[in-house]
Amino acid sequence: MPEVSARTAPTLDVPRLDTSTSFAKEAYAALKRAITAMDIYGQAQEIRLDERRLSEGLGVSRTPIREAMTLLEQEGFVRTRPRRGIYVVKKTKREIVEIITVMAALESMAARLAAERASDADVAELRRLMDEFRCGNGPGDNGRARLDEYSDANIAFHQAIIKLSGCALLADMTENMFIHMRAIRRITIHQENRAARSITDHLRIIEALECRDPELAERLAREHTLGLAAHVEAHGDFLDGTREQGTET
Amino acid sequence: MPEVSARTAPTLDVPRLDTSTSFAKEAYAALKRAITAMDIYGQAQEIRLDERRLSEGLGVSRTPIREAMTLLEQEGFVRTRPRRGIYVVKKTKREIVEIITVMAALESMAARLAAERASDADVAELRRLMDEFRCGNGPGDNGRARLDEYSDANIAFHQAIIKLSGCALLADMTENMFIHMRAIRRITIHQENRAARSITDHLRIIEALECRDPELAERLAREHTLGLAAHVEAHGDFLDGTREQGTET
DNA sequence: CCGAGGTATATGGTATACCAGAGCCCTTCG
DNA sequence: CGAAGGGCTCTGGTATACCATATACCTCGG
Repeated sequence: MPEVSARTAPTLDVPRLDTSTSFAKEAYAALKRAITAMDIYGQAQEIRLDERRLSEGLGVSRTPIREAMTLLEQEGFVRTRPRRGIYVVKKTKREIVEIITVMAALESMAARLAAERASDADVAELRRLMDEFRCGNGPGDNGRARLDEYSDANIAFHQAIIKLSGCALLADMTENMFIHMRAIRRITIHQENRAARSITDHLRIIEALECRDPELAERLAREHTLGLAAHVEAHGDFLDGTREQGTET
Repeated sequence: MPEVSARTAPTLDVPRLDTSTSFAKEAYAALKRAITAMDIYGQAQEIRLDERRLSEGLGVSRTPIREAMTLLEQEGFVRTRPRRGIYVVKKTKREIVEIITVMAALESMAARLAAERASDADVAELRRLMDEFRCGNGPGDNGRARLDEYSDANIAFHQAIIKLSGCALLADMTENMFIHMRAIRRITIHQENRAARSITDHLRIIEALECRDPELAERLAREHTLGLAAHVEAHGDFLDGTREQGTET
């Protein structure tokens, strides 16, 4: 009989425990998800959070909640008023315009780098995604759901360019910006011709990537996004609506 | 006798208390200052921090220290290993090159906005600062102190452009990047001709601002900073030196 | 009725005790 | 001698008690 290797001994089949996390990290992720899922721009009242209630809701003590809130405050999602509560932040029009302006800078650099570095397969995948959306699911057919879908696809396109840049820092820095830009979904509802123009812009950017022309890709990406900034500047006054007493959760 | 107004009654002349702060915020500021003042790139060993010692040193409990560390970790200044300690982060060459690349994007947008928006007085002040440094204190005369001075002036120039953009978000986002870029001071020691070229670039950027040419200002700023990225790519291998057991504070 | 003062409550900020686990050192066994 | 196991120490992670203060409400006096 050959020897029995210890390696073949029967063992319990258990997955590795996730030791990379902590309550604070998990609270951060959960709270961020919950906060950014709120339709804060669709209601006049400021939403108010409270550590003790969140603590009860999440089933952990206040300590990890506080750590999570420290981060979320730095990222601009909430602001803390001592002894009064924690409020979910609505970005003003000026702030959103600034975010888009900064996005224009970062995306244009991403497009430049993508034109230099992206693999042919990656660029082809981007082209495929674009064609798929353009042929089968035009925006403005009907209803709100369609435009939400368009908006998601739009963000996905921008995120894909960032990814193609191969620059991790660009991805890190833009992640929260994309989230903050949920504020302007309301604008796109009323501007269906913007979607058609947007698709045209996207296609031209893809062509610049395919041609491996960094300067052109960069310029097109910047102009595309600066156009959005100008649009919000012109139509985004609803963002600066009255701020009233908050709703408590 | 005219009535005595309550407004003129004698009162104690006391300054307002600063209620905008907290131990956590003060610890954050103090720790950030201390950490970024360390010459981490000049020594092989990783520096290790410890909450309890910092708590004793700053004279507050661990709680605000932990909150401060949460932020400093997110900003890339430290990393926490559970039950092992908190280590001051050295950026790798790749990370520094990415930071500079992103800086190129942001500064070029800032230069664009500055050319459109900055007042004549602001642009003249920038010109004055540049002339002052160029005429009286040329770099490379002698010693380390001179180049540090140059490096500070270089950063000040870049920061001034960001400020002239009038975009608060650009200033926020670049603040920590400037700090992280202390890593490359060592490179400039050996490259005195880079300083001369840098001054030439700065002057041309100023001229573009004076001419109110956003596209030119933007392009010059981008090329200037991308040139630095390329330089670090070529000469920054020391950044990826061996990482050894940390020194404990 | 109005204004001032006092009290109670609620909430973020902080201190401290306790927990979990990683690493190191020492002891024991083969 | 080398390997394994146990115990101890140290450190970040967490829970909880306490603190400080802002606000709301009530009472009293003018």
